[in-house]
Amino acid sequence: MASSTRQTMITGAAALLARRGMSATSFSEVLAATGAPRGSLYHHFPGGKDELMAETTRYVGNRLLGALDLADPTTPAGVIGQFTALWRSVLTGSELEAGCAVAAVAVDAGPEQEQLVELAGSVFAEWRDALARRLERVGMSQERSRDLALLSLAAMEGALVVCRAQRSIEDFDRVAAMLVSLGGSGGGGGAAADAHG
Amino acid sequence: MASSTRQTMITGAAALLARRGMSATSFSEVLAATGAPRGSLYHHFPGGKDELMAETTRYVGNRLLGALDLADPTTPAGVIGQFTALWRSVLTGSELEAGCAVAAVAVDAGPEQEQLVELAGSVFAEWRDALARRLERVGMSQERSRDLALLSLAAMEGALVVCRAQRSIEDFDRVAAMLVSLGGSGGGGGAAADAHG
DNA sequence: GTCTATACGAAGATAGAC
DNA sequence: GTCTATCTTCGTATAGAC
Repeated sequence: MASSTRQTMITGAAALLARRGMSATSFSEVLAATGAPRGSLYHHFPGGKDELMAETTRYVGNRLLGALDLADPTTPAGVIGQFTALWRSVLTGSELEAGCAVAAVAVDAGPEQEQLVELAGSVFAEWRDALARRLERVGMSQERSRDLALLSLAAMEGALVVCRAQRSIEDFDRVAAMLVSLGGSGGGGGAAADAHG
Repeated sequence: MASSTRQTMITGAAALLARRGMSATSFSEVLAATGAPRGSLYHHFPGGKDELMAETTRYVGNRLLGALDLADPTTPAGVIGQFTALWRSVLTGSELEAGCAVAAVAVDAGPEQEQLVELAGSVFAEWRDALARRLERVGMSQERSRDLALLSLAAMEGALVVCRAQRSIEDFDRVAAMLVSLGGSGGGGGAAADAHG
């Protein structure tokens, strides 16, 4: 479990990032939110804030991949259903105040901080490819898997932004239903989502 | 055209917002980018930065609605093609460094600044409804129009974030093609996009 | 690994002159 | 409407002790 203080800062930063964006995720806020010790900040993150943001982006990226591995859907619709359910829980678990931490990094990072932008981009690519791989595994063609995975990622990221702003889950559910239905037709089966973690 | 200085600040803020997010869109940056006079800042925006952000959000919202009115697509696929082409030009016109200014507000605004969040949400709703209205006008059913408009908005917002981070237009084009194709099947005709402004 | 103290800069905001 | 201070707050970052 490595340094628990370090990990506390990272998970705290992830929560703040998803709720308030990158600039509001200051060291002070992270410390206040987590109770982590101030004195060890630059001991754990010699690279300063950019390093904390980078580690947090990586952590969030892997956390989603891990969550996907907790279930094993057997149909394309199930794969998409699990994916959308994961994001739905981010909204509902935060009173619709949180979104995607990686998107926050992508939106808030300027042309300087090129490394952060690139990192966010590679996390998005990982997510897209992981989804596509799972769709293929349950019988969808490679071509369609790539397409549906990409569309699902983009639509979810957008739906998070839109629904968070609207403080309503309605549009999110409609988008999710459409994506699931796209997985149901022409891929493998017509089953509904079989995972909701 | 009202106060030109005021408008200069708003359009400048819009550009910065789309490129670097809300917190990086400081007064200093807006002034530096536009050459607008510093002394008149709180004359034009007595409410401070939040007021500038709010005005900018409204402006960007109306600017897209106005751009949609510049063409008159005659098929669902044409409507979606025009919409995606508008967003594509945001990416290509900025070397893939700009995204959606309204999304930047939505992501960066904290639970305080509730008015800004609400405003961003209402702009998204306006865009969604404007798209749906146009789809209906060219013959798509009300139900399908609502769905496709919402999916297109969400997917475009997400694609902007993802592709900006990846510094590649490839995924954007694939998402746009899928959306257009969803408009082509079962709506009106099968025509390709007929607007690219 | 953790602490305190502090330097430094940037940003929002206000006051008062022109 | 515009200018020039100026105030205050906050955030990053460093130094050096424990």
